[in-house]
Amino acid sequence: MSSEAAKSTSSSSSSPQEGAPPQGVPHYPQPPPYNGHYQPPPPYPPFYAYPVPDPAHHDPNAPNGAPSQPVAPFFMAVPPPPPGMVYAYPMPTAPGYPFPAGLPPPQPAPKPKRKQVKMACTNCASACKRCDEARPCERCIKYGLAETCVDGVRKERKKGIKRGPYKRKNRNASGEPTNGKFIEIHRPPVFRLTAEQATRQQKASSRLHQLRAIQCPPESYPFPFVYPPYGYVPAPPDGQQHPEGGPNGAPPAMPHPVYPPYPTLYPHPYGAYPGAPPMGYPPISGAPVATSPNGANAGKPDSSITPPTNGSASTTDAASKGKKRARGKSDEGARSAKKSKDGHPEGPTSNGDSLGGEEAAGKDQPQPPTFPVHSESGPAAAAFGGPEPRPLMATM
DNA sequence: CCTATCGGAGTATAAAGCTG
DNA sequence: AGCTTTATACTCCGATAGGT
Repeated sequence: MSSEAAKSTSSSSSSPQEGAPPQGVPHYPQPPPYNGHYQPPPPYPPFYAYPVPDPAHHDPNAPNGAPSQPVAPFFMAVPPPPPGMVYAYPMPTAPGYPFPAGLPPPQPAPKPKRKQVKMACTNCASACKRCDEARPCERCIKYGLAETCVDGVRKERKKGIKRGPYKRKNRNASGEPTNGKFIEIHRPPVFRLTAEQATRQQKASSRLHQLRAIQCPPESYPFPFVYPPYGYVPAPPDGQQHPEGGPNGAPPAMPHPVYPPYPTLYPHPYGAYPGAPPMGYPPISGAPVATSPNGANAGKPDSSITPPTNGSASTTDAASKGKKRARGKSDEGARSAKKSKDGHPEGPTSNGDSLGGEEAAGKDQPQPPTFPVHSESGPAAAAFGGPEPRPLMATM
């Protein structure tokens, strides 16, 4: 029945319309165009972690994780990495850009987690359909089964099942589980601006901030990431330095049209435009000399660095779609017998899946390149005495 | 096109194991 | 004791057969 199907579909795939970047999905910032001379950078390289000026300013109870302070800098909620760790978030490519060699492409935004009722009614359970907490449930009402809409009886869990020794997951100092690699994955909250904040930002012409405020990588993104420090962008090619910012915070000319493929991070004068660096950050003064590999990254198209719109379905989806169903005959007996997973030949799937996923992520990825970086990683990091950043190495 | 059916992925959570 | 890990029990997505 279509209405039912539609309902369940909408409940599960609450994804936004095509085209417009959905909320909470990455929307990558670019420096504003300048006099027609500025070429947008290529996909961002992995970024260094940087110190967190004031994590206390993040109010976890604020709606959508919005900062409780007015226009608190977006990065305030990013936790500092453990010593020796590096956050990195290789950005997705713009159309026409190859993703940096060796790095897997970004994953599509994940589906929202499915929410289950505690107990489905007998009718819904037997139909394998979504139920709700009400009795009679919506579906039973719709199908005229209200009288028979009752909770089923939950089987008691088996006791006394012995298990092998547990495999402890690695944990870092903060107690958060790691994935067994030496790069941590942290996902800062998605900030959405309040109207007031947005207005304030618009007035300040802080486009960069606006964009950053909603950027966030997909949940399933295979890389750890961190937002770049305020004002940091990929470095220009060899021998080309960003000039100091223009007078009164005006953006400087950008002399080079092409960026290297794996540029260093570089304090960019745009970062200080039009206002001062955010709370806690020292002023950005001048640009260190960038080192970079050859500037082979032909300046690719345009400014449209878009969120990852990897159209392909998730692997699990694909797998599930691919499965061929052997239709059973409609038969009540068969129905009740179908779900006995006791005696499942290969053991529970859920467990195997999760372990396999972690393992696979570690072993089967191509080796990403290393990224040239500034040893200081910029004035901001130095000023905060943050952990010495390290280049993203091939251990993902 | 609509509905019923149902395999199996995904989720919730109880129980076992571990650790301070 | 409290936390973590594992595995069971269950929900319900989504593909598809069959009916109208």
